[in-house]
Amino acid sequence: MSLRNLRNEAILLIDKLLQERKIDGINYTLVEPPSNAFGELTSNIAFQLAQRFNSNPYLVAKDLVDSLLIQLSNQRSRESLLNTIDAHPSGHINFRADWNVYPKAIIGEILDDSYGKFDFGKGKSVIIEHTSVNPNKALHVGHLRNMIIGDVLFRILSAVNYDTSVFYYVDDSGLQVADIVVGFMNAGFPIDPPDPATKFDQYCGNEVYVKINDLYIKNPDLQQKRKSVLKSIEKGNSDLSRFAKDISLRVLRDQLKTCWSLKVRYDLLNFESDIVASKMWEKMFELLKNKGRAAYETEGKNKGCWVIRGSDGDDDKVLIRSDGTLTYVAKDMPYAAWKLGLFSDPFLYRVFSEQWDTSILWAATLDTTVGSHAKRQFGGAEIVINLIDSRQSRLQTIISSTLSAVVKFEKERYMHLSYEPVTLSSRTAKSLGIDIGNTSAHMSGRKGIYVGADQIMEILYKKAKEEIRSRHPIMTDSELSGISESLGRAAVRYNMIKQDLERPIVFDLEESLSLDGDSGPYLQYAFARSQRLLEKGELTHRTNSLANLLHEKESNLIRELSKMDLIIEQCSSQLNPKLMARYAHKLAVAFNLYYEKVPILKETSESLVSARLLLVKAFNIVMRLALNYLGIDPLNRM
RNA sequence: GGGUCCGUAGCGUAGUCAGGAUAUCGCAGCGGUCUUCGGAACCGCAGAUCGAGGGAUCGAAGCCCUCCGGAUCCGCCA
Repeated sequence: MSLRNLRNEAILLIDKLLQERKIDGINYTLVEPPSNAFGELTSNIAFQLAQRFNSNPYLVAKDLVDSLLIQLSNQRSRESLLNTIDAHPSGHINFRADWNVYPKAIIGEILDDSYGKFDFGKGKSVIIEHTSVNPNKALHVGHLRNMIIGDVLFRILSAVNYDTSVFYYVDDSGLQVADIVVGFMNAGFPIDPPDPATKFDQYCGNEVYVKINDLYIKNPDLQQKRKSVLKSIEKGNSDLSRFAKDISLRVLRDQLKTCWSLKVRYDLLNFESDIVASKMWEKMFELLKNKGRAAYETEGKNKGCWVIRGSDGDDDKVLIRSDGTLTYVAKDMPYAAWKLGLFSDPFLYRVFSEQWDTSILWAATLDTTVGSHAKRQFGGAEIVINLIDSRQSRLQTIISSTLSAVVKFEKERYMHLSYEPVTLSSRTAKSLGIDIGNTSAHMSGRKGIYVGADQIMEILYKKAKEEIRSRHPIMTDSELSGISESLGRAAVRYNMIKQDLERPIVFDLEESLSLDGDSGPYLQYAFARSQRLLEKGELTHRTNSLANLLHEKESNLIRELSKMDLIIEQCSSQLNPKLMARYAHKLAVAFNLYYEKVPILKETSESLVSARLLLVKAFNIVMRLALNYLGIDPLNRM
């Protein structure tokens, strides 16, 4: 808050001055300067004015600063954090805090019990749908990116007081599931994995799914089976459809184990079969027909299908196939309408499972005979965020624009949060026995080109374990494995979140093993250091010595600490989880520099020791928050 | 062909929306800190015509235009 307060103070002065001079329409910035030597905040307002009045930026800046300083001295209150304002020869106007009171203001508010409660979301409801892996295979590293972005977003939006629900969409009625069913029913795969230690999701994905796709090529009869299986799955209410549902659920349970092991959680599972059976599509279909959006083709390549007409040059999009089954688009539109609360809720909710954080994972169902239904309603959120990779952008646009053409809602409420997918580096692909030359390869479950999420986590845990053992020869096994899992999780989570969503991640096994540098464990290390200091030192709450924190490394750390509330506001309003990762890293760097250069417990002056410990405590509090938002465990030792 | 996105040191990456002060951080490389609160750290060196060209501007990595290179989508798969 303190940086925000300082900023507001400056804005107040500037706006008042502009008002007095009857200048409007100036869109100035007031931001962190490139170097601390320029103070806490800097503004480009002199450039803007110089442009408008065709004069020299520096002269404008000097003139402005003179007036601002007079105002400041007239208005300075006891709470005032602003010390001085100066005009830099370059034309920038720099604002400096009063460092007699600034450290105490910042650290004091962090140490206060009310710190860390943000309200930018103001109870607005938001649905985040992520992961949603087809229930016929285990998760691979590509899915990790989706899941972790989604989870960090959930943590941040919840922290700023959005009313969040996390959805996992289970496509249990698609072709992929039919493939597995054909594998079991018609191609002779045993239902249980030959090796009982194999996870069922991995067995289905690595064995059955990959091999059945080969068999289709050799055996056209199987293709026919596949079609008829899909049809009866979609029709429902048969032994075959129940068998398919059982298989999906069994895979899903194993997928969830992977998600939970990374400390990702969900609120609700939605099954496509239930969405189809809910008759919401029939309602949507009527709307589409009434508004002239759906058309029946009597000739051409889509003969016998219902389609949406493509707009400006795009091809038509099939809604209902010639065999009467629904495509993804057709299934997704009524579902979207339900999420937005545009359709009444056809579902009941049953307890599916308890999760690692003791929260309940619910499942939507149409079955009225199952007990323990939820009182709460899902669906009908003010904002719906669908986390899907960028390759689906076009399709998502078709869905949302068609939907908005037939039912009325504000388009911004339904968004596709897009990110670039994860590919495999050629080196890693080669290590899997796939030669793709010097480029990177897209992962494909069907072709068997992927690195499994469970496998990569195992390798990381093992690597972390070795590291820890070399540092702490004496440690109990349970502590050792607990910490190594925390480290592995931190490494993966940080890696998946730290760069821009619009940049693809080329996954390389070797590189992902690094626990140094700009990494999750680096953040944990800084936190653990602060934790050790607080354990050894004696924390007093004598805040009056805080004004002595004038070492350069101290003021830098204090500056970083003051930014949290502006950062989390930006993260949540822009749906940009990367910013939190960047901030956490900057914070850790500032602390490590402080730790290296300034003696804390070794300091001889008692009042300085307590002031420095308070600063360490403040860092500890802010860093713990940041780590929690990122889903990284704050470790006491590592 | 059309749509979307990306080109920043050997590699990866921040900054681009809201133009302004020495272009961020990491990996790899070289050298150092090691009787010092935990070396998963810290310090130093070296490494970038910000894809190319043009334009508007006092000022461009950022804005506009053209081009080049790459990714991806344009299924009765989801």
